[in-house]
Amino acid sequence: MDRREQYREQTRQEAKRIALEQLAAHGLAGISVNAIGKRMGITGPALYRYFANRDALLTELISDGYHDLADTVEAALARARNGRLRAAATAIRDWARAEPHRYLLLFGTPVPGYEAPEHTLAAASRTMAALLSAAGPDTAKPRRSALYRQVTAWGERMGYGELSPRQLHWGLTVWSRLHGVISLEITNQFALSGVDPELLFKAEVDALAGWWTPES
Amino acid sequence: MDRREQYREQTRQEAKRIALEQLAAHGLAGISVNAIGKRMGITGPALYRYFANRDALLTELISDGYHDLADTVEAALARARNGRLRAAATAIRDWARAEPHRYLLLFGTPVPGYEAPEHTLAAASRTMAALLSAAGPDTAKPRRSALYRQVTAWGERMGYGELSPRQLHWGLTVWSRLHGVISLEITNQFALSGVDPELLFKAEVDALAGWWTPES
DNA sequence: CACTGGAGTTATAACTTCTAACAACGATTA
DNA sequence: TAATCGTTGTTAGAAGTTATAACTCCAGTG
Repeated sequence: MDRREQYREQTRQEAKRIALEQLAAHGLAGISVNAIGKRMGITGPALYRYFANRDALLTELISDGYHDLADTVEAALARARNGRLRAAATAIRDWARAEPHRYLLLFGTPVPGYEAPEHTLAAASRTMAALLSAAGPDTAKPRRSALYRQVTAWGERMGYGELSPRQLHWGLTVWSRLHGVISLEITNQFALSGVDPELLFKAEVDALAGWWTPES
Repeated sequence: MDRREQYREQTRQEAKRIALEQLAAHGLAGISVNAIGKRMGITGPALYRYFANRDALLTELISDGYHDLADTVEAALARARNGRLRAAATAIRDWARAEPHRYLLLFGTPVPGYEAPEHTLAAASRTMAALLSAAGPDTAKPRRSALYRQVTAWGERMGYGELSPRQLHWGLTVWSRLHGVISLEITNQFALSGVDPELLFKAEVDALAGWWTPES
């Protein structure tokens, strides 16, 4: 990489870093081109040399977030020997708790202009693939249902190996339930109940882990 | 109510109605005082006779949303004879699908300045109480755990009748899982899988209904 | 009829994003 | 070495935002 390109990349990263700080401190509206520039020691319009516009900057923050989350989950799974679901789930929750504004940037209210680019969808799929790798063995014979037909098509399209429909459905359910309990926790919606969100989270993870045993 | 107060209230309602339209069309940033005023045939600053500031208007939209949702769920439960959980859950989902921007205003990324006023918390509790009224009978003898201690304290504080810890935990779980699957649906995050969100939703409701039977 | 208070107006300040025109500086090339 | 060119920064300005202040106007009341 060219020397100038290095400086350029460095400047871009600094802008994004400061943007995330502003996001954490003052919300999405706090990401102001002028404010970021000021904190970098340059004027606002100078930033337009690095980003086409404010939306482009936001879009990069979102893409970075997806990749960061996928990396985190994959790393946690690489470390885990058993209890793979718990490891992945805890990694997601910890990531969300450490930077709730970032989690909400990805999964909260959508940013109006944003359309996910290709490689971002790939990162999202990596996270899902990681979750699916924690699925238990499916011994039951497959039933026929609209849901199972659809998840089968999805699994084939994404190339999710030899997973059964039940395992694929489990993957979507894992994601849905984790998102439910995590997003309510970081938006403080459990505060009204006074219940420790961690206990609710663990109960959900246990329920998901028990998906494979209560073959009754 | 005074005649002038009636007009005043009418104007306030019109402003909020238009604000919701702007929210649906252009997101939170689309709620502009000037834009609302223009659509009402008055200038922007005139609206400050009716709302202290833009945040106050947003706050009212949120409060109205909580009450509207609670009303909807209670009405659905009043109609339902059996399948009370399904009735309540479907009511929430339908409400969210009909006005996703409103659902996200309540449960998506929090609006920076907003702190829920007292009567809003009451409306949130009404929704939870409605859900809890759909709990099945709990015949098992109560175990001891940190979670059960905490939900018991919550139930006593809120006056949720004679519900067991298991039923209270179920209520929080219902809310968490429904929020998970509904919020992912309306933010289109299931689109990548191509799976019909309704099937995932129904599967979650079935699982929650089955909470009381798999006493194995 | 006079008066008072609410509801609207315009003007203005201080922000915002973003474009255009211009200056300066570093690296490459003749 | 000297000229040129591209990149990065600047300031100025347009068009938008929230919000306040000052002013007008009109309806209802005593």
